[in-house]
Amino acid sequence: MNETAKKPRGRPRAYEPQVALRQATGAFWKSGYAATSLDDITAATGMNRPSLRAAFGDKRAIYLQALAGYWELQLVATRKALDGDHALETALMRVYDAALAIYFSGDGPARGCFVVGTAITEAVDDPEVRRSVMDGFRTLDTRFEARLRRARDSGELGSDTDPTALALLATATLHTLALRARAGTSRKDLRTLASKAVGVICG
Amino acid sequence: MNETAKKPRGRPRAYEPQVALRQATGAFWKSGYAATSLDDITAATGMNRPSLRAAFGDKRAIYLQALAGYWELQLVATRKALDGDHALETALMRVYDAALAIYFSGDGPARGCFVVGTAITEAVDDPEVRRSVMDGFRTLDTRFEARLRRARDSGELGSDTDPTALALLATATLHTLALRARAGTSRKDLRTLASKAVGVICG
DNA sequence: ATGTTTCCATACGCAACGGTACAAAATGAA
DNA sequence: TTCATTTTGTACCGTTGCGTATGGAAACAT
Repeated sequence: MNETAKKPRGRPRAYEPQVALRQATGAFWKSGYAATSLDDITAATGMNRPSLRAAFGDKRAIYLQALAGYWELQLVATRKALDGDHALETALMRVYDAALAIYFSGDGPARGCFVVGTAITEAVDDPEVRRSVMDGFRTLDTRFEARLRRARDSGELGSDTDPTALALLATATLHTLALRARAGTSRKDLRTLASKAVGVICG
Repeated sequence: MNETAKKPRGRPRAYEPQVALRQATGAFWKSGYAATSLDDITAATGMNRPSLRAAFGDKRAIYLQALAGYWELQLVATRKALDGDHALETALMRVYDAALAIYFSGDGPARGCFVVGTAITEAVDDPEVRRSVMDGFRTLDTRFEARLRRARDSGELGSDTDPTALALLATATLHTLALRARAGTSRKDLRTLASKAVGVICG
């Protein structure tokens, strides 16, 4: 493992940027973009305001980086869940279980999906946020569709099925999980919901 | 039509409360609860701040009334769409068309669903909002399930279908429409999405 | 040691926010 | 006309928010 050549000139920074960004993400995740103050973020990260600004920029810049990091997390989890040679039902449930693990992460009440809980609200006024959400959704659709098409080609699904249509329902299931988690539905209930949805999608 | 006995004592109010509440709803709808200031609401309604307070209470009270009014609108529209003796496919599409009419109402870019765009964010910190969202979601599930059960009993759906599972997908479709509308997907694309989903749900 | 560089930490300025006090205006009642 | 009642409209108060200026601290280089 390369120690990344530790030879900065001045005073060493007291906080790991990557860790701090994750903590800032947690602050936004709980109360949304607008209701989260920089004081909330300093409290969550332990960084003071000038350091925060130097490291990430202003509040919106911090949020955009948090959003990008969350998509990375979510999409990597989805990819991992879909990869491998699991049966279609298993693969889909792996996606939903991975999502639930994220939606119910952290202390306190479930925060659901970071995108659904924080970015969707801002999407109307902020074009960059809107684009990020749109791209992420599209990627999810594509991933699901690829997997479903593979299932159809391998005979796991009937040849009369429509991978595009089923992919939309697979994403829709993810969306409803995201919303309901934040609305207070229990993890157990959401898992049975996902399981029912998978049952229908897989025929 | 009863004119509701117009005999108030003092100076007449300059604005119709019901209209003002709808205008306030529009303000919250665009930018969310936290990012909407009372100045925004006074601008939207034409009312000044003290009148606003006298009529509806503080900012949170205004929002809660807006939320209740929106659920009323949404649930009435859903009921109307499902009522009558339309074929199942038609009935479901009527629901989604009604929803899209709401999601794409107003000027400017689509604001999606008011609940999804504004209440979901607040649901974690505000128990009353959370309860409102939960109740609304549950009502939607129940309505869909009742209609699907009716379809199964009447032979419109196969006797081996699960109305509960299909109802979850019907609600999930509504949820994905709500999210995607706010993320910028076109109304036309969303309608074909809904149509594909209906195709799968109805077998 | 001394200087240079980089980052931390306190404190400040200014604008925006939510809420309210107070006086003027508009009506019905007497 | 005069009084009582209700709403309007302006102006204000205390708080919070974001961003930044300024001085001190911790490292490396010479």
